[in-house]
Amino acid sequence: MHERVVGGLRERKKQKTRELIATTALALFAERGYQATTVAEIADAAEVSERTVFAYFPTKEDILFSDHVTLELSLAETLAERCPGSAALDVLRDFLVENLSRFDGQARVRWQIVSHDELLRSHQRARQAAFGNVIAAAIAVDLGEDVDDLRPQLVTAAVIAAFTATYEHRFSARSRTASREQAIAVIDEAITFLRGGLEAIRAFPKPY
Amino acid sequence: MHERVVGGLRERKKQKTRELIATTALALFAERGYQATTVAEIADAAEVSERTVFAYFPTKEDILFSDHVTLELSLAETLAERCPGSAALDVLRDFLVENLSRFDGQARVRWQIVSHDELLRSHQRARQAAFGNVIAAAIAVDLGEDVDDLRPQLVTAAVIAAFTATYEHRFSARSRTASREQAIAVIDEAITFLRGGLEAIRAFPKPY
DNA sequence: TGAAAAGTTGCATTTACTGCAAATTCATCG
DNA sequence: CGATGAATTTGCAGTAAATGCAACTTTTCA
Repeated sequence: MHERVVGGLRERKKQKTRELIATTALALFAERGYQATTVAEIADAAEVSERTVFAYFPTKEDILFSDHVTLELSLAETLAERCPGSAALDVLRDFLVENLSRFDGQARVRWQIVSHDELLRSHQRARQAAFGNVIAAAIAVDLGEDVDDLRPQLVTAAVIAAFTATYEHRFSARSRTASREQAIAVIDEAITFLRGGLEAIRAFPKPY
Repeated sequence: MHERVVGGLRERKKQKTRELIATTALALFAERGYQATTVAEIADAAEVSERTVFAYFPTKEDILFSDHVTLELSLAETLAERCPGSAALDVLRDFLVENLSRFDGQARVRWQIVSHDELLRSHQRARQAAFGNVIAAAIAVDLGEDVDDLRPQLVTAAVIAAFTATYEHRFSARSRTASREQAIAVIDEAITFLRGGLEAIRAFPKPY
């Protein structure tokens, strides 16, 4: 059968190649900038063909944001698996705190790369928004509303903002000494903001 | 000097060409989809050279989002001109209400086009984020914080969400009968949410 | 009217990305 | 082991967006 559990040479090699391409690309991006690095150069440096790069990553941008996607899936799973009783906001808070470590290592390099390129900055926002849709769905269920309704959208947007601020706070030149506790404080403040906001509109008439 | 106030033949012609390209493109996008329409086809239909299209719009996407930029500038101006006493949130609320009419006409077509294309959807988000930065700056001043700090980011994100929800609400299949009053209600609910959230974190310690 | 400035166009080139078919590598079974 | 089949890698050709440049046309204004 084609589906050896794990550890077939093929699987391992594939994983290796994938990481090779990703880290090679990251290094080049960091060195000479995202725009200034062509896919051909990445392929050269990683010693694979250009075509192979596109076999692993649909677009150049996906090379950069590859594990962003991983995080997204991870959250989607967590939210899907939550027991119906627990509020999405709580699950979310815990998820963010538990995944703080993912903000380190390569993420820091990526942050540098992205922050140096205006276009990338905006595309990162778009990615975060995609990420946010995962949250919106869960929140919508909690509130018994449609995903596109105001409240889920508001909460989602705020969560993304919290994410962004956490990143920014952790990686900006301003706070080199950012600690785990401080990051948690940012997250908790965001969650508090959300609760406060939701409380304020709880009794709002809904004429639409 | 080269700077006739307005109405030189040159100016008028330029404006006309710009609009011609934009509306031609919009029609084609609506007809056969954004991706399926090439810049060459737009140029053909508008009876200009492909090169000219790029002389007016830096990218294909900018053809679609051109007046989004206008709105952005308009808000930036409004916020810049506000008397120092008035809170950014109030100015913002009024701006949104006053510009509701801009959500009609071509905007509706654009909304259709964008909503049919996943990539465009995400890029629109990115645009809205750019729009949001304008707001963040003003909010930051009000709060006496840095643009990248949590609170300005939260408020900004929420404002964008309100924007999006308003659009969605006005254009979605679900609410064909969307009225001006209902749109205002959405805006007001969002603003209330913001005030509530800000109130909740007012006394928050700021250990970062 | 005639030169300068602004606008338009064609042409060549780069780069991301796709389809396809050949070649290579790996897994498995006789 | 070695053949068979499947997955991977690659080369090649091609599309479409975007950019630079130089030639050409139109508008402006002294």
